[in-house]
Amino acid sequence: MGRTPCCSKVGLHRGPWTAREDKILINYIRAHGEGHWRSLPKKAGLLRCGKSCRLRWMNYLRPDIKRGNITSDEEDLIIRLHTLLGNRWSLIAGRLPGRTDNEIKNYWNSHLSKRLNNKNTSSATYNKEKCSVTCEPRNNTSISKLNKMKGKNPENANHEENYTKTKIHLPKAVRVSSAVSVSLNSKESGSSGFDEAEVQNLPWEWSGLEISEPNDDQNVVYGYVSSCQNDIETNENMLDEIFEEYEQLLQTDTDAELDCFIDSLLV
DNA sequence: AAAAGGACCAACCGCGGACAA
DNA sequence: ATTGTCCGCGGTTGGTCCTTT
Repeated sequence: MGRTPCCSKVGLHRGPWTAREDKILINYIRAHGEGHWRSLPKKAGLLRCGKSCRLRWMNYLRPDIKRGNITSDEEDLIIRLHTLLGNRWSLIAGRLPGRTDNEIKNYWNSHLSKRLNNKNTSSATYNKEKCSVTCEPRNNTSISKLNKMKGKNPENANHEENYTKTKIHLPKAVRVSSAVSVSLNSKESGSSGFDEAEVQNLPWEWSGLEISEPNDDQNVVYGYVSSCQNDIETNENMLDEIFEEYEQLLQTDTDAELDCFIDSLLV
């Protein structure tokens, strides 16, 4: 049985989202909430596929998304969860507050997978002091159970336990063309520039702001996101808790506890 | 300074699960 | 039980930016 396309491709916009489209989507979801993606574009007046709207919201416009570089703690957690879960990006993202599955997947593909592959030909090893427990899954039963439950094969489970330390880069410019660019749009606000008060209310802490040249309906704001102000301490505590929980599980001898942990991820 | 190649990441695509009719 | 639809996921693509030569 073939599947019909999620929507007609005729007459729909594709490619990068403009600030205007972002604004429409944000306003609509604020008013009506998430969901009903198929009908959303028509109701909101967007010439976009429903899936595209969902993706844009989930990966970029959601207010709880954490911006900025992946921290070393988050990286450790990604590696450990990937060891446990394989390419179950949404599950991994569920354990990383404010991070999206797409972001984690991209980070893995562009940073971690290469590093882990290079490890085999490199003498550099993972910092054992930080990673005090083995990264290799003790127990294939749990992984098999997980993959069985998710209807997937376990071939993606990564058993690497060593990796080379990456060089540290300064925060790089992050393109923010969503709510930020909307609120900073001088054309629409009627002011000569952006409203700094609005910037201060954003969930991100800026170390620099730069607005690109106005371009019809796409003003793009570049800035350096040094940290996420909202719930930053809460998130760190959550990461610590997850670390502790995971390490305890790996140190126990009972498969049942690890199974429970996996079960909790599937909820 | 310019070209080439690499890295990054937002967005697209197709598939499968869940659910309703 | 079958069919159609919606939603979410993971793999992949392609444009942009960065680095190297």
